[in-house]
Amino acid sequence: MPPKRPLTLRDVSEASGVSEMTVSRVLRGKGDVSEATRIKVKAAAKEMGYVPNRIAGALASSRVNLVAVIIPSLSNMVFPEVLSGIADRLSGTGLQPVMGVTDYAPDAEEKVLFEMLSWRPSGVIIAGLEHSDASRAMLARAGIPVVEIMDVDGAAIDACVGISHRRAGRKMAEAILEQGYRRIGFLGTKMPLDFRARKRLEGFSQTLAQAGLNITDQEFYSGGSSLAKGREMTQALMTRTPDIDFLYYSNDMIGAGGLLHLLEQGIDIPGRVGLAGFNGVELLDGLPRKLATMDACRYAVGEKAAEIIADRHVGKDESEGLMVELTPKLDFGDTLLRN
Amino acid sequence: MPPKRPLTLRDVSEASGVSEMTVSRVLRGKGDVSEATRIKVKAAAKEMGYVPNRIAGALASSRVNLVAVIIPSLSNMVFPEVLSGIADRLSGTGLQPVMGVTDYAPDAEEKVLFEMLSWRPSGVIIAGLEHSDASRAMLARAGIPVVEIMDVDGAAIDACVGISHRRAGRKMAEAILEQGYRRIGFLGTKMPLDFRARKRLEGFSQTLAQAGLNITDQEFYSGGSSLAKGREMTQALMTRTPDIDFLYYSNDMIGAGGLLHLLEQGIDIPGRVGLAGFNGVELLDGLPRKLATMDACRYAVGEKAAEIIADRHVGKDESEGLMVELTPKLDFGDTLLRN
DNA sequence: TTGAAAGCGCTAACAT
DNA sequence: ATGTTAGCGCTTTCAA
Repeated sequence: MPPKRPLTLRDVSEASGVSEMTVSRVLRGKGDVSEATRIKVKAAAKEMGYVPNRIAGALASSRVNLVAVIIPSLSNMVFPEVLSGIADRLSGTGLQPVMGVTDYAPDAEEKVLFEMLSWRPSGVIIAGLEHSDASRAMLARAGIPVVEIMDVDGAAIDACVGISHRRAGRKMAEAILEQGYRRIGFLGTKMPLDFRARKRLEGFSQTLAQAGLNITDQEFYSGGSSLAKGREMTQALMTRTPDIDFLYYSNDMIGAGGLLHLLEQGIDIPGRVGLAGFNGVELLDGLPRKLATMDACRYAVGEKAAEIIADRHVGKDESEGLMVELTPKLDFGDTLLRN
Repeated sequence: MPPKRPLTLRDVSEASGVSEMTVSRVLRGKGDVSEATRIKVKAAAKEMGYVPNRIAGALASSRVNLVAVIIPSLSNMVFPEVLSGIADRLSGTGLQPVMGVTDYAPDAEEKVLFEMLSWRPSGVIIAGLEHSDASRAMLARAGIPVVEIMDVDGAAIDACVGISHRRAGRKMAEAILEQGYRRIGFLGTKMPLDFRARKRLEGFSQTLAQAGLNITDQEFYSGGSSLAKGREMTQALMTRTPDIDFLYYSNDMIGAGGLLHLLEQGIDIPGRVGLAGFNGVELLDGLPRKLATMDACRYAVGEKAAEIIADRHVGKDESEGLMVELTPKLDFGDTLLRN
């Protein structure tokens, strides 16, 4: 038994009696090769179980079919959907997504980014517009397409696809005010680095302010968002400020928890208290009431971002500096419209 | 302005007046380098924004710090947690997880695996024990540690970490029978390729059979699991077979949907109908009743698998062929114990 | 249609 | 402590 060493092109070449170069051409499907040799080589490669060494290939050709995707979290329901959009759009282009997770920590982002760039990917898709100076510098210098996703409120390095969270917050506030709610509470997770949640809250508060209102009470929690958290927060807030008439949650999961809690208390929804969340998490359809929400166009964002990278990869560079703002749809569900 | 080309070691060497080799040593922190040169080189590299080319490094050293992680799905709540376990355990080892998703399709698995192996990773963590012959061959030939995770019921290629789903199914059946339930329904997603769900069902049925019982009725659905699906399936099954006294769901999400549906119908749980799911999804704590469930030790599985890879990477190879069976904990919640 | 030579950017191994 | 040389496994380029 030969030493356990990965097979090389040379091994295939020897086994098939065809030069390395021609073997390479066959396996990449490039260049003219006679049908006879093609078949011979393919058979040999398959038979031996040859797996090409992309490291060598990439070094020689300075072409890497990897797209770096950098997101803050997986536990959050939102990013897996973005990833699906990316993966679907990339499939068939020869590009492959490679994922890095930052946990909303800028220094982790910097490290992950450095790691990924060191593999010389063909493009970067990265969540958010807020990055450390070092990260921005790395991205700007990398000489590859960079698409910042999920947010358009700010300055992008290159291209950018997402929704305006400020606008989303405003839109929700308008809908709430229009329904006559006036004593409005906000419940969010305590994530100083979740800039998108913050921007939503900003837009929201701003619109209230224009109507001469403030957020009546608010509640913040740390850790991942779950139903139980939503319950606790809601209970705390309602106990402290019983005359609240609307609760705006920074995501659907805690909103759902709040909904369950209030229903248990026998509180009339949306008569006595209206509710809204954010994200359009389909998983949660099927609650006793459908929670009002606004979807962040997650799948579409992923698709569009991947498209920009794919286009540039084949030389269409009209997307340089492109900004794509998608429009989130407000879903009134059963918890917002009083009529 | 110089042409936009990534910087090389040579650029740093020239800028700092230190030989390429020494620059390389400094940046990798290997070998003896005087404090003075070290500082000089680091400053130059940082100043220029040098990002090393791992492709070249990996080719030269035949060392790649990547660990391929291959999972069937992200939308499923279970895998993100496995990934966390892997990422946490790997952090600090210099190894980096790279993820591939197969959507439960064996041919997609084969393709993803081939892609990943072509980057010559230091190890592979792959979900499940069932793979195509080609996939098994690739893994066996790769000459790197392979850890199959999430399941121990079957033959592993190398190491293996997970729970026995058959045993999990049996254990749940025993608990249900012990509570006196006799007319038992099963609700699952129609995933012929979700072998783990199938094994749970097998174990479950087997234990019922030993007690002289069969599954009274069952219902399958396709697509991702959501609350709404759980509701529909439950309604369908209860309408068809009203005298069911227990419902066993193949995952917590559809179980939660069923729970909500039954509560709305005013059905006494667990007096009239008992319920149980699978997975121990924490996210769902906070439902009106806590669903009985059995956790799949997701985080621990990820951690242990990563540990095996990390150990072997530094030469500890006592784990070759190791099988680690974790024991899932049965959580009775509020929907199983009649007392 | 096929082959030979050179080299991608880095690191191992050996000088010094 | 630092430098020199060779070469990792492929692809590019050019020649046949």
